[in-house]
Amino acid sequence: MKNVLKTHNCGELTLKNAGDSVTLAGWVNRRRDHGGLIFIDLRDREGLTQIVFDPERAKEVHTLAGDLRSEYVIQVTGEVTKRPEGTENTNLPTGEIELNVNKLEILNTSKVPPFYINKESDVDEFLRLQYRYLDLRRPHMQYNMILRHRVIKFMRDFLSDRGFIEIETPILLKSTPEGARDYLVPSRLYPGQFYALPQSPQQLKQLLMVAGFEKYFQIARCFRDEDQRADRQPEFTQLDLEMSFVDEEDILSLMEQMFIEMIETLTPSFKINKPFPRYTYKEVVRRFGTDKPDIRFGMEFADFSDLFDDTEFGVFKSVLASGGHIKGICAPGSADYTRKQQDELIEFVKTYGAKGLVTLAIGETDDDVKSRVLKFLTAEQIKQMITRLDAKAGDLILVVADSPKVVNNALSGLRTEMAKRLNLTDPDELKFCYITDFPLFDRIEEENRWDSMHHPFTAPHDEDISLLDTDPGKVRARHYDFVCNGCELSSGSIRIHQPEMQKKIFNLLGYTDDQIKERFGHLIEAFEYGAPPHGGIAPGIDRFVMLLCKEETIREVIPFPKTQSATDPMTGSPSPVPPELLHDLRLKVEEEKKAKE
RNA sequence: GGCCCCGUGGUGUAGCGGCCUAACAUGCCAGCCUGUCACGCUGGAGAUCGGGGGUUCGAAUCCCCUCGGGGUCGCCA
Repeated sequence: MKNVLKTHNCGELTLKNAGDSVTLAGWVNRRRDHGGLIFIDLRDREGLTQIVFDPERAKEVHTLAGDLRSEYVIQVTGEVTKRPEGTENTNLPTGEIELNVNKLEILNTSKVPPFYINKESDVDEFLRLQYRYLDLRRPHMQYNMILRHRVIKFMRDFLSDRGFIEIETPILLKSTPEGARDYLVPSRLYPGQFYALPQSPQQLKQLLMVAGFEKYFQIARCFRDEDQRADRQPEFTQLDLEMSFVDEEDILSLMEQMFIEMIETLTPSFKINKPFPRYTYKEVVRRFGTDKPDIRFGMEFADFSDLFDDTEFGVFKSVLASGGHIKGICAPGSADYTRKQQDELIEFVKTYGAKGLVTLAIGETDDDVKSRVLKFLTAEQIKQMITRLDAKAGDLILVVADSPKVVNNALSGLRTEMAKRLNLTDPDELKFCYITDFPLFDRIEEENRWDSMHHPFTAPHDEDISLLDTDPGKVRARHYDFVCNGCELSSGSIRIHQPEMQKKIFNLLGYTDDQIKERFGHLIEAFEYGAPPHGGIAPGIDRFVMLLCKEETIREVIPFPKTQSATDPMTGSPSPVPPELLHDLRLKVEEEKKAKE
């Protein structure tokens, strides 16, 4: 960054530059005014350099430097000198030298910042977002943003080198009722009609395959009007990509190679598991109760349902009678959990809809087991549970009995919770896995219909096609997920490329021919013009960068994120608009009805 | 929509019915200081405790409502 106002960066001067006359520009990070000498740590994007104002060297400059305060923007010219013996600062890359200033220009002053920029500290997140431009000035956030840049650049280079073309797709699209709630944009030219912001460029990238681009990618902004989470924002960024003439293997191995190379290049301190293991959906749900398991630790599920066929324990009995399951995990070394701690765990599983939690504290012998429901359990049942979980003395067995869905949700939540409490995860480790063979359909029992588990463009496995007519619930999709440390990083699939199959799927999902034509006519028609077989994937960039930055939320890697209630404290969005604007759009805002009166 | 946590000088925290005329750290202001690097020393200013209502002789502290932030369940094809 050599330019007119600065000859060097604050992070780059070393002993080699001693004797040079240089000009630096940046922010006052800290000042140490000794009355005589004044030391300033000057900060720019690249680092810190200590600059010295010596009254004997330049009296007037020294006087002017007395006015400097935190975050003033200054330009200084002076001589790089080796620091006097014993005053080097080994904590700074530039700590062997300092700049003796001959000339000082105050480029701008600064109000006292509302929070510290020159030291790491927890600050109220609302305040940070309100002054995001100052928050982003902190080295920590600069690191995150720069790493994000490097990740995206790596992806672009990697894919470009392999024949991918970056193509932009529209932000103003057609709204479709499936999936997440759309963000809508009213049309001025067609009052009463709306565009929708893309939830993902799914259909467009498929059309680009029909168009013959063969390998496409895009750093794509996606929008979903749903409630926020630590890893969910109203708008987020995906590496959207699609390839023609490929099967699962092409895509999975390409992604595996890209992520491994990227991590080894950009953040080599991470330990990663390679090759990435692949699990079927069925296997992973059986072992971990979730399709996005954290495989950095064990604590796998064991099924106890068969042990309690003849049980007199009312809770288990009624669960089994209604088709439920009884499963458990083993929390190592947690047998000493107090009643209060166990009650916390019970409250925890209740948030997942479980009615309760059975705990068994394992003592030194098989007879030495403590449980509140001990009298309902036979010695054989206990022995089996211990064996199946390979529980050791001092362990705590946690059992949930409920519908299969609740058992899996509650127990996998509990598994993650216990791993956190027991510190079972290594922050320097990234453990990836692929999940394959998802079911194509989800049953919506209440509405007596099938729904796409992923989206309706996912191809079924060839050998399962006959099941479409007989047993749709058994059809496996050519769909795959990419999971890291329990975080779903991306989803992808081999798509349907034949119009008949696509229509068949839509019909199975309950669409009438008219609805298909109205909503997806363009896609079906495109498939009639020589659509190649194709498939793709779309890794979430925010979540991936979050993992690389070891952050807990994606807000830390998004420059200007929204709050949990989807507002921006800095600009004050969303906001009302002038009536004229609404009038142009022929929009009327209905007054919110007061709840009480 | 439900549940949980949080809201005290600029910032981060302590205080959790009277000892609070609200404490500590840091920041800020002023003075002193020529080798500091979280510089040091001395002095000073600065919050009525998110907002409203209530209980009480007395409320930062207890209760209710409300606003804001965060986490999470539902939701997110």
